Amino acid sequence: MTVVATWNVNSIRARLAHLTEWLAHSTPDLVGLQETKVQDHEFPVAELAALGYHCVYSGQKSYNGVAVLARQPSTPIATAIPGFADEQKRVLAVDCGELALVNLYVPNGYEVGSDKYAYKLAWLDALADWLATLLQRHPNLVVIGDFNIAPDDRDVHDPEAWRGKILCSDAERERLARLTALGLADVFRRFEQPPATFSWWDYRAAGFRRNLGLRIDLILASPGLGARAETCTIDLTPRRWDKPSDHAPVIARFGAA
DNA sequence: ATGGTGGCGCGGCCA
Repeated sequence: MTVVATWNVNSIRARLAHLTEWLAHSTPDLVGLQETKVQDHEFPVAELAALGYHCVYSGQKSYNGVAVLARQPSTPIATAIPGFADEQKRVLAVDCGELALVNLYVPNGYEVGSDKYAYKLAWLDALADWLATLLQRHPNLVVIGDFNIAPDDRDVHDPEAWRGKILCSDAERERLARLTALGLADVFRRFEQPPATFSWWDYRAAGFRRNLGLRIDLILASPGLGARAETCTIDLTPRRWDKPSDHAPVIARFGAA
């Protein structure tokens, strides 16, 4: 059995105590982190090694930054989308032997029609092309991370208020559907789920207390791997802790091959 | 309420 998790920690420095507490209780085998916000020489390797995790990381100062924690050593495959020039550290792919994992921090996009939105769509276009080729080499592929896209209205606390807005626009959802068309299915939706289950809540306006959330953190799996999925849940526990990340971790459990 | 909060790093950007 393999437990895979994704968590946007919104600064690994600010959240290290939350992360170590959560790892100790959840004991996932593979974890993709986003928004680590540290340069590689500052990554807390020793603290995570003490919990039994090998770290692969690709970070920068202040913004973005991704990492993969694994109980077994893994081999880096990519730290960027091949052929897509990008200063921002948003991609980390590793080969774990039994599966390959792509950890993503998809651009937020700011506002529909903005320059950042155009960058997000171009980034997603390049991502789809890359994942199509990667799937040929790695049939057991899991693509996880902060997608900054709510797949459909069930993933939005107020679908009418959010319709056409950033994180919910048709063009963003269409880009996500391209990944689904490659065979990369949203593992969360393989299972019956409680309504109004979200993974991100704005810090402002008491969003979490009122459950004004979106489900934008996803675990996508290739067909062979998806068929082995046993559960997929969102762990609200660390979002309730003092000074939390604005995102909750998503966890998928895969049975033996 | 066109705001609100939080991280980084020390003014303003990003989410």
